[in-house]
Amino acid sequence: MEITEVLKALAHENRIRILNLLAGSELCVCELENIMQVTQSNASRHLSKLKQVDLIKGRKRAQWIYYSLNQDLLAEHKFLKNLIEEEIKDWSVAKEDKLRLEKYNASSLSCETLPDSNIFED
Amino acid sequence: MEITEVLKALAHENRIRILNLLAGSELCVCELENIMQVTQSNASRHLSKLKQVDLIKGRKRAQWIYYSLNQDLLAEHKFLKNLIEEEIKDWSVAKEDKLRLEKYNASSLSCETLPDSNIFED
DNA sequence: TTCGAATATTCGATTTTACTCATATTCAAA
DNA sequence: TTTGAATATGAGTAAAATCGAATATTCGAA
Repeated sequence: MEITEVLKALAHENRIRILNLLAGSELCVCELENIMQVTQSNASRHLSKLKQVDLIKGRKRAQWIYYSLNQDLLAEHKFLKNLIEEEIKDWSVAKEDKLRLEKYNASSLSCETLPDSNIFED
Repeated sequence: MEITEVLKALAHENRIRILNLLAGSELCVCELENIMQVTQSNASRHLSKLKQVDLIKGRKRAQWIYYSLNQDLLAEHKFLKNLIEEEIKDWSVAKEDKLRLEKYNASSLSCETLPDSNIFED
């Protein structure tokens, strides 16, 4: 792990938002896209940056790719674990994302049934 | 503290090098400039970014400004403390800087007597 | 096999960040 | 109160990061 490369990967709001969301459970691109309310290309791009430095990993399942935190890296580098599990969650943007994630989880939707349109009113 | 602003401030090699050097002791700009072997303007600019987000503070003393880590911020945010005190030090660039800092400390030079030229042979 | 859905990637445009050089500021000492 | 040293900052340019739209790829299901 090249420390400055990892720190650069952390230096973007959307990537921090992704790490925050993945801290709870694995999610596929279309779910992140909907919850974060960004374009598909935007979500995919930022995921790719996080994957480049091994912060996350992807598991292919049918046509979906489920992303999750790379717990091995977090275990090796406590500052990452602490940042993701303790620091980010107090951030207002992260809280809003978590709220939308909860709404999504409470709904009957899954990544198989997500519509193209925004599933949130706001 | 806006988390993404701090993370952006951390996303540059020279700024991480500065934090590493300041982890041991306070240093003035001309000392950092010499040890890191960068231009005066470069050192000053990166210091300014770190100061903007409160990672460091400056203490004016005659015509020198001594910079040091803002320990209050590190105490509030453990990931910062851990990053600076535990993670960075294993990084090769940081080790080389620390070696030059030791050489400088072992020398009879101080920021009052530093020459303009590079004080290191390499 | 073809079709459609999910994801990744290319492209060109735009924005942000970093760098150097030169100049401004600040302060102590002469 | 002028001079010189330390530091900060402005202007212009170069480099890097980001973006959306369009296209490519991949894979399951029809």
